[in-house]
Amino acid sequence: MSTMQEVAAKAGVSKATVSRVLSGKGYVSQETKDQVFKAIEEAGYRPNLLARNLATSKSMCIGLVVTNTLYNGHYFSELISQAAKKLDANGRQLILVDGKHSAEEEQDAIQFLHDLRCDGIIIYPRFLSVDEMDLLIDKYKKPVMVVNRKLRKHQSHCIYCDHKGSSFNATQALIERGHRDIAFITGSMDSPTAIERLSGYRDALTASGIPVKESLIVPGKWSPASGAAAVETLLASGQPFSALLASNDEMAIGAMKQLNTAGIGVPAQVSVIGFDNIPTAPFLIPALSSVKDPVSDMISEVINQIIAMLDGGYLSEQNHFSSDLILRDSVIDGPYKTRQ
Amino acid sequence: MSTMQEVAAKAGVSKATVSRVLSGKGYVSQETKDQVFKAIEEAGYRPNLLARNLATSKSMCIGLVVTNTLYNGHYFSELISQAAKKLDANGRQLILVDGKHSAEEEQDAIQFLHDLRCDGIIIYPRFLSVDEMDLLIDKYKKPVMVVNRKLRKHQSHCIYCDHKGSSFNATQALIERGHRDIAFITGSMDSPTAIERLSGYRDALTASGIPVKESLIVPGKWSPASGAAAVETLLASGQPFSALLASNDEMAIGAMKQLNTAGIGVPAQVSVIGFDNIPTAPFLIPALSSVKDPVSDMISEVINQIIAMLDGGYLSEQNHFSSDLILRDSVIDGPYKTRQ
DNA sequence: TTGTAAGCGTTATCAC
DNA sequence: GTGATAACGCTTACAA
Repeated sequence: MSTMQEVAAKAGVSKATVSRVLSGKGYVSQETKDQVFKAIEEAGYRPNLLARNLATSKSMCIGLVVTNTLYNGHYFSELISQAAKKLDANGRQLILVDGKHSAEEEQDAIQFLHDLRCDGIIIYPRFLSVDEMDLLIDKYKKPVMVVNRKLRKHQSHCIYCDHKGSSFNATQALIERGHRDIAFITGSMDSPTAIERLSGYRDALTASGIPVKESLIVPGKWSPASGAAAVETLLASGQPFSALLASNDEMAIGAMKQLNTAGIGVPAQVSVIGFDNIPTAPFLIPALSSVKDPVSDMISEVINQIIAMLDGGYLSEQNHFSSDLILRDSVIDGPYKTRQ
Repeated sequence: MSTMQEVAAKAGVSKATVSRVLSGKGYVSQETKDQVFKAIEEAGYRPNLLARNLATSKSMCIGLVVTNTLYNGHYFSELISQAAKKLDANGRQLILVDGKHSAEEEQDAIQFLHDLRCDGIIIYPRFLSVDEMDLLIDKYKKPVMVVNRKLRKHQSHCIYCDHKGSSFNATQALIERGHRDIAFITGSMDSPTAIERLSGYRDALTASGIPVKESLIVPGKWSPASGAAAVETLLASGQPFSALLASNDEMAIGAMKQLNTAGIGVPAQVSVIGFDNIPTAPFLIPALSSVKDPVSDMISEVINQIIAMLDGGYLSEQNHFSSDLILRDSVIDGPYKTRQ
């Protein structure tokens, strides 16, 4: 690999001049500029970014920590590709680091990005608690932003979605359509998102004066198979229900399959709503209603914030987003005769 | 940020000694080791990886270039997360760079990784031709591996899947079950994968002495919506068919929806097979058969190869994988009465 | 307008 | 065992 020194020699100038030509900073005569460009061309020169970053203590890279266990493929790919696209539009690169399977490993990933002198760090946490993250933000000088959690202390360092409110709305939509016996499939309960969605469901029922029946709440683990299993549990319990809210679309799909297997028509006998609005959902028969998680908007805003912190631009006040409830024909109007 | 120099001062030793302690190379007395570790602890010292990488001209990072337009969320996430996991297991980090929307931008992405002095580069190409990539491999000294293409010159620098053979097998499976009128939905025809899948279909028909009817081949663009549109085209043409091979699962799902909308039962009247085996597929009603793309195995093997080139380990001879045909109850046995 | 030289924070080769 | 010191390739005052 040819170095700046070699280019300088070829062009008959000093390193400093070559550096000036490349950075566009400082005065260089057109004549020498031409010579330098010619020399660069001839030498096939490429700047060594490690050296540049070391000298400037900047990297033009933003790190993203996310666990590879994020189940939903569509959600994950939207997160990553949106981040890459948006950063790229700002002349920066994305460095993706696996948060693996524990809070400690998530910490390590962040540490690594810091050691690499990334200009900023984005965390899509799976295991770290909000308090741990508040501490981390104190610890690091560089901008750190957290997606999908509401921090206690550093409110401007996080962007989150009101999962509880979204779930509340979805449940309420079912109630308004005449449903009273609404079953609920949870996500993995070690996930705050899962907890919030469940809690929105409970609150909506309570708000409408409908008692919460614990036997209508069954645990799932985000996967289609766990959604199917949940329906089996539900049917075995004998509790009647006319609607079903699943904590994500994948489980909703599994649940629908199981309902059909049991000879129960969707939506004729049970209305179903999921979360995340995966793109295959509208093509299922019958179409699945869904609550669309604003992951794209959130990651986009997080990057806006980081760039603002870095380049000193405008810092937005908005740090939370809400989800759109997309009702398709899997939800039909009441009055409802609850299926036995 | 504290530096190695500061740690050295605190411990009353020289930089060199601290470096030795950290790298574990060279002799250091237990006593000084302890002092150094204590100083590191006190200072909260963390090595600057930029400086280290510059000095060693190694980075322990592997770059991956992939376009954000890769439609299928599940496929994309499997690719990325498998790469991150596998590299991590080898003590290396993944750097993801967006290949964006053209061959030129894919080249830029590769150049960037090279400028960052990544130890190796993985390309999941979307726009670059095999010849361009053969040139790139000559150009760069560091290991470069290509996934999902068969290179002409550097055969050991690529890992690919026999899409044509997989498609041939899927088509043959339908023929063996008594189908003769098999429709085909293509992918975007600017993708080699799409071309190979179509060509496997054609060959299988020909091999069985069944004439290829061009009106049974309709274009799709990988998305569920395009699959649905393709079925409309197919039905409008009036050509009868008893089976349908879609170039991916997403289109197959869209196609099934459209068939059902038209009152055509799957599999009662039409057997359907897709590609990629997305996880929600087995939960669709009726279950979708699929050809599973070995993306995990391919990326895994690519990383093995890169590590072998780097650390001088064993280089495997296997550079192609085949796909498993997963037949579910969306394909039923003949003899078939072709639907009119 | 250009050159000199001192960093940036490591590693690695020598001596001692 | 340990300490100087020269790289690594670039940026950036400060001179000229």
